[in-house]
This record gives sequence, structure tokens and C-alpha cells, in this order.
Amino acid sequence: MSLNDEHTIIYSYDQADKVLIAVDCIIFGFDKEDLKILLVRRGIEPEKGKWSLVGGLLKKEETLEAAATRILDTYTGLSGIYMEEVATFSEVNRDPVERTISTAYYALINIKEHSKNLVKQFSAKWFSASQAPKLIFDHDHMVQYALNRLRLRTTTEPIGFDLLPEKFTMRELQKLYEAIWDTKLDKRNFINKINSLDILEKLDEKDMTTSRKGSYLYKFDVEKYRQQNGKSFEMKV
Amino acid sequence: MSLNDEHTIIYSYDQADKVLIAVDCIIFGFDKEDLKILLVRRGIEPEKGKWSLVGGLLKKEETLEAAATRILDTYTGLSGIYMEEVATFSEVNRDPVERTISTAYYALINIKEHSKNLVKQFSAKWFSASQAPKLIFDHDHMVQYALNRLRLRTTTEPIGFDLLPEKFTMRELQKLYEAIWDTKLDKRNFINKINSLDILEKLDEKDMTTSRKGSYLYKFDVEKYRQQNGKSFEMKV
DNA sequence: ACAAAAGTGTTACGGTTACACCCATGC
DNA sequence: GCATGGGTGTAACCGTAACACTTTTGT
Repeated sequence: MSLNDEHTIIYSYDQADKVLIAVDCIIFGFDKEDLKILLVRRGIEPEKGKWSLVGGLLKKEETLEAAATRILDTYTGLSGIYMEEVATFSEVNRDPVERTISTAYYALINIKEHSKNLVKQFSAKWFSASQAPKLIFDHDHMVQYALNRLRLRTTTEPIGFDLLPEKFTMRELQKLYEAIWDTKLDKRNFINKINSLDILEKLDEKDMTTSRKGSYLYKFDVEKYRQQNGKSFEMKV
Repeated sequence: MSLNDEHTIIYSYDQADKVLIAVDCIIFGFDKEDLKILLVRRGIEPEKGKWSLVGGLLKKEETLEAAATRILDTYTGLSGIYMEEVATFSEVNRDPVERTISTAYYALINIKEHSKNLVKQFSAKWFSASQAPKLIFDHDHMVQYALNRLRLRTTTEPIGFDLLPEKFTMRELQKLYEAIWDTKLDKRNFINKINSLDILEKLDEKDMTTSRKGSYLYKFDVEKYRQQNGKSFEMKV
């Protein structure tokens, strides 16, 4: 076989093997102290009843991103949520039924907002990311990848806010970053840092649920953030 | 249709649409001043003769990474080279022939080492990454993604060395980083920074080809690097 | 009055940046 | 002897890290 034959073979559409494409979503939420992920019990054999990421198969007329969006909507009732591709997993026997390649996406949602009905319908449950049960197939691997990506991304983009309610306290924001980065941060340094970014709006409202004194609520101000094109958002671990 | 029906449909293997999977490789090289990419003229219709990334279709019994490795070997004759997944591209009509999803990988090779014969066989050519011709399909998009990923990765991992010969001068290393990051760096600061990382071995040899005085050659010392588990490699733009 | 969380500034340190002159050699 | 690229050190600056006490208010 000459090299030119090889060249042709690589590009030959006819002989190629088609495979199934899946999309699996690592849905992150945040609850007081913990970074959580939404898992479901798998509804079909094999591994029926085992914990799994939410996922589905790609339809011929949609992009991977559209499929991920559809799946998120199905399981949470939410749309317009922050989502990012993580990686594509292609081990030959990762799905025992049939050769299936899966692209993982992670998504950030405000844990209070998603539909509790849907969670019930799908036997879904929130687990601490650090204490989740063993998952089917290579889903544990996907979660690990997604966590790494999330950690990286939160150092350069202000995406943490997607995990919080619209109004939040500094303390909550700090705990969120501590959960994502699995670290402890100094209260004063954190507040100074956040304030120096000048991307929050301080409200006149206080959250009175966690202390007698109450703590001020803040809002992420997209306009302020956009106006800072100069400085880039940068948070260090 | 109840939610439980929807649940089932999402997971139903039968009704799913299978698609072709391609792998496209952004092969980076470095030549004196420029970051380059290896392109080929596409051998088949449609878009026959147009410039394209090197790529191929996934075989049923291989992983995406194996396919990428195979493609790299085919076009460069090299194995064991640094490679990283970039992203998966899935626009419905990205390939006009048939629904094809493509995962892009970038690879770093020493431009002097690859087989010139193969380059000739495949009508391949090196282009400056910044002055490449328009590519077929969404390949321009892939290159952009790969560049971004490369830029990011080189700030935290010592992978730049994969683009250089085994022995190189400080000046070459600096020019490499300048090319990747599209920036100018201060000579003294750069050398101080690199030396502080303590990951190079300074040789007694000099490269006499670029100046009358000659400049010392260095080698990346993997052992030294491994021993620095404490400090992580960190280069800033 | 006291318990429990919120809020607030300053100093020390370390890494990054800016910057200019001498060296070695081939021609 | 001169032109060319190679090699070298220090001081100013800036962001990060460390650190402790007062405030508020419900009980």
C-alpha cells in the first residue's frame, strides 16, 4: 500500500464506522457550604438503578450544545444557564451496549431555582461533589474533568455567580469559592479582592437569616463587569 | 407525553442517530521566529485542493486519541509526541457530505524532525499560524481554539520544549514564548524567570550559528522538573 | 450582658517589571 | 577595530498574605 492509498483511505467516507453520540451533563449547584452535583438513577439496563450523570443521545439534526441544552431543560426545567464543554470520552467499551462516544458538558445552576418536580420524576438527587456515590461507566472520570475545568475557569471568568441566587452575601460568595477550590480564604483579603474588581452592586438590603446583625446583600453587575474590559477578571487560588 | 416517557426516549438506543466521527489535528511547529501549523491540500471532493487540517475518520475499534495518534504518525512519521484534545465540533452542516462530528487535537512537534518525504507525499506545507490561508469547513475555528488552548497550557505546563530541538538556546526559548503568546518579553527577566524554575540543564556546548560569540545550549531536564513537585511551573504572559 | 456572625485597614513580603552596559568573536 | 548578538544585576513597584478588634442585635 502506497502512502497515497493510505491518504485516500483516511478520508474515505464509505468505509467509515458510524457510532452513537451521547451527551452527559455535570450539573453543579451550591448549597451553603458544599458544591453539589445532580445525579439520577439510570432507568434502563444495563446498570439500571445505578447512579449516573444526566445525559442523552445526540439527535441527527442538533449540535452537541443543543443536545446539552435540551437535556438540562428536561432535567431541571431551566434554560439560559451557563454551560461549557469539558471533553469527549471515547474508550471503545465505555458503554457496554454499543460503541458510544460521549461529550461531557458542565453546567452551573442556582440550586434553588430548578424544578423540584422534575427532580422527583427522574429520581434525581443532589450529592456533594466530594461525596458522590460511584457512578456508571466513565462518569466519575467526567466529574473529575469537569471539576478541574470549573476550577480553572472560575479563576479567569466571573461565572461563580451562576451558582448563587441573584442576591447573595459576601460570606456566601466566599464560601462558594472555598468550595470550588477546596481551600480556606481570608475574609478580609477576599472582600478587598472582590471590591477591587468593582463588579458587584451593594444593595441596601440585608440577609437576616444567618446572623443577628444581618449581612448586606450584593448583586453581580454585568454592566460594571463589561466596562472593565481593560483589567481582566482574575482570582487566584 | 409524560415526563417518564421523555426519560425513556432520551435513553433509547434504538431510535438514536449514528454519525461519522472525524479527528482533525492542529500540528504546531516552531521555526526561528514563527509558530507554524502543518496544512494539507484536501484530496477529495468537495473542496478538493483546498487547504485543510490533517485529519481522518475514527475507526470503530479505536479511541479518539488513538485516531489522532494514527493520523499524526501518518502525516509526520512521528510518534510519542505531545497531544491534547481541544474541543469537539458538531455544527449540523459543518461537513457538506454527511453529518460528521469532529474532535480537534493539537500536537507539538519539533519541526526539524518530521519526515520531509511524507510532507511531500501529502502536498503538506507549513504556514505561520498567523498567516495561514483560509481553511475548509470549520478548520479556521479549530485553529483558533487550539491556539487559545496552547497559550493557556504553556502558562502552567512546560510543554514549549516539545516544539524545540533537544538542545536549544535561551534566545530560542524566549522567541518561542514570544511567538506563542504574541508578545515581547524582556531578555533579562525571561532568563531570570527560567533559571528560577530550575528545570534546565546548561550544556558546555555553544550554538555558533547565530552570532560570533555563540550562545550556550540548554536541555530540558525532566528529572529536575519532576523534583519540583512543590512549586508548580508557572509562566505569565 | 453575652453570644454569634459581620464588618473593617495596615504592614510585611515576594514576585514582577524596568532598565543599560560589558563580553566574546568573526570579519 | 568594529559590528553583532550574548550575557549579566539591581532597585522600584505592586499585588498578595498575614493579622485582631469592634459592631450589631436577638436572646
